[in-house]
Amino acid sequence: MALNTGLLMFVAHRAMERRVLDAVAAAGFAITAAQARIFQRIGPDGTRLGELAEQAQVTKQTAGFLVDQLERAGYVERAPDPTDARARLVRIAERGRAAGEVAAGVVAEVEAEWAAHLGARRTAALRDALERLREITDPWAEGDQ
Amino acid sequence: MALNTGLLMFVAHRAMERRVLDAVAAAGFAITAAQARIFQRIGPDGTRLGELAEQAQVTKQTAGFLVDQLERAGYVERAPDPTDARARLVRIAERGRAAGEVAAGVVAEVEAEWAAHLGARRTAALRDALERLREITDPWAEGDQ
DNA sequence: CTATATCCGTCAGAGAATCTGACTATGAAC
DNA sequence: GTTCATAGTCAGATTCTCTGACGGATATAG
Repeated sequence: MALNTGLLMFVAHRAMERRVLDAVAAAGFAITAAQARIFQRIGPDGTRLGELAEQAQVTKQTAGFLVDQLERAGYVERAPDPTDARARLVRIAERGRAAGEVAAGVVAEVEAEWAAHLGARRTAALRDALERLREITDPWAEGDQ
Repeated sequence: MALNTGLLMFVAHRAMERRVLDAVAAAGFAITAAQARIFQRIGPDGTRLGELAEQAQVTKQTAGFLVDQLERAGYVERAPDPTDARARLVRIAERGRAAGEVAAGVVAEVEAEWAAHLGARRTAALRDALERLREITDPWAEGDQ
């Protein structure tokens, strides 16, 4: 029973996630996988809670719960949305930025390892296919830039 | 901030998972995502709890907890491992087989949709890259056949 | 301008999933 | 036949996630 394509992606995704989380934790930033899944979707100018929920594929309540934790830990802050008084923007705070930089470094490192194993051509093909796949699998595939 | 490769995989994986779970539920098989992640790793001749845990990337305790539920729901059964009295094999039971067939059908359907969107060449390249990636991301990438 | 519908986020409560640590029993290595 | 490793379980706590109900803000229709 060869693994289906979705499962193959799960395996690689988990490997990346674990590497990043371990490194971030080692750098002194305690953060859980669930928190990270929300955190990494926050845009440079802040993102609404509902959008974070949608992208991370959890309910607004769950997203709110996780943002509460991230806020208490100093990784993010909430600010009113100037364009809509109902909404609030979740923004990355100073400590969050520091953690994000560590994470980005590890992501680059892991991607480099993957590229080394696959070779340039296959790596490019993988990214190309994944990005195109996103067009039909990510209801939110637009300008989150 | 273009999405990193791991995140792109997460998105597609989630899309597949949701499709399959919804269809399986519609067919009358109530099963959660966590249960499914364990279930789909069970080999044709049964698999040890520890191996399931390792592949699904959870602790033995968590795997045991989920297998308990699957067993109570009639999807799997536990049998002693003839080769080691300490171990027990988790095997797919009749009801599990039925659910698995429904799932396999949806997986095929989703993969076909993906192939239609990507085209044959890119689809093959995706699978090829993912399978090679598994060599370095799946500590268990061997003969689970 | 008001009524109605809709959207944003939160509160409350429950259930599911996950972990760490400690334990039993079996197997393997000298 | 001790000693160390392995397979699984028990107990307890924490984290994650959901459904349902709600209050406040916006949009739309008249």
